[in-house]
Amino acid sequence: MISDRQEKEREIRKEQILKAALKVFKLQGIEKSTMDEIAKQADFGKASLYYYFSSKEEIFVELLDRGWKMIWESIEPVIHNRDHPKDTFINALNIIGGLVRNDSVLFEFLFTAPKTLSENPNEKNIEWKKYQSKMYSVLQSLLEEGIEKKEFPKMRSDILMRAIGGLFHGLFFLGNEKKSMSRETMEEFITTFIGNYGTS
Amino acid sequence: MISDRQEKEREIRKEQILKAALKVFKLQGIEKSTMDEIAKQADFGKASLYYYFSSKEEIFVELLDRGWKMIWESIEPVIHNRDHPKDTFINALNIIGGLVRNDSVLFEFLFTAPKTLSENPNEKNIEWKKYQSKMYSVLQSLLEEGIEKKEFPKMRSDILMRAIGGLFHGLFFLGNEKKSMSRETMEEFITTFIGNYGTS
DNA sequence: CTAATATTCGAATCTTAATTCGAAATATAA
DNA sequence: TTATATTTCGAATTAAGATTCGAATATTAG
Repeated sequence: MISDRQEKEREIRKEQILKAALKVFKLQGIEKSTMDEIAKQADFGKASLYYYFSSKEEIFVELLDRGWKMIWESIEPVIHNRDHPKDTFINALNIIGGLVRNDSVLFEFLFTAPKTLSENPNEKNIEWKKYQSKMYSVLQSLLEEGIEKKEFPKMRSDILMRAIGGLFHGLFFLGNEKKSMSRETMEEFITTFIGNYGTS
Repeated sequence: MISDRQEKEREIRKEQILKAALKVFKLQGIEKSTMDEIAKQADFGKASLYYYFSSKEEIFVELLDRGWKMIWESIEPVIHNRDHPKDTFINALNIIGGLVRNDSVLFEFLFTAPKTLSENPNEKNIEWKKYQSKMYSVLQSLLEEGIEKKEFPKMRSDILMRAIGGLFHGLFFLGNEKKSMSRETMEEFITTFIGNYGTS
């Protein structure tokens, strides 16, 4: 039987490994992240990683699960205000921006890894996808309502969604110098893009 | 000695291999593209690929070299008009958009692979980078001149560049349905983004 | 037609990295 | 303190895939 404290310590060690995996991801990119390197960064023997995770993939899937859950839970409280879709939309983006600023490596991973990983569509690959798709559909519905209310330019909402997604990604992750993107700058770009149609 | 025709046939076979590599890239992503699979797609024995290319990396670098060269040579003729930076800028984007529309797999590769490949900065990795950086600096200088002339919103040109880069990428490559992005739609989004400051 | 040259490819070999094994070390509980 | 359960890890093992070898086969030049 496993005591409460033991459980907690085990969790801490898992986090230690996840953190190391992320560090290696930052250094090498996901495909070149080896268990050897992760073990070294985590200060564990390579075999010990398998005591906590059943495979390398499971490590990265766990990062995705936790990360996308965090994103979802962060925006969930604010998305219910549907009176001013544009404000709500920008609020949500700002929240995500705050998270990114706080741990840009994690979020670059969260936004990048899916393309790489989901080529193997296992059953497990599903948890994080739920959060991801909930987020996208909420954001898109906000766009749609905003277009309806003339707070956004009249454009196809799916394409608008892609465009803003790309823009966001560009602001935070393109370029070499990773000087953190301030809330002000981000808002400036977003509102410049979508114009000043409604109140704001 | 190698005759002219032989040289030409050899080039054709190289292209056949490059084309196959791209097909595999589309199916599997660059990291999971194996020489076995490329050989199969190209209708060659695996060992034969090494008669034409010295390594797997060389195949992909060759794609990058040829691709970025093509991009550069396509925009080079139009970028010299500096009277109307905004028009020139949009012209250039439209040209690139046309290329993408014409072979979206190639261009997804060109815009995606650099991040994956340039972790190994070999000497050879350089050719395509020259064209890539020439392109970026031309575009950025157009932005700067445009800002100067109030044709673009007054924003930091490097960040503006990232934002537009992200936007472009989002329009063409994000999302599942790869219905081709029309010139009209693209222009609409770009100009909505950068506003209607000057003439256009 | 014949020798030289160019091309092809099946079958090794080599390398890297994931995963497993089995035995120690450590902690927990009685 | 001893038996049991948990944790750790060095040393195999396995697997996938890149690269090389060496022997055909095909083409070209004389």
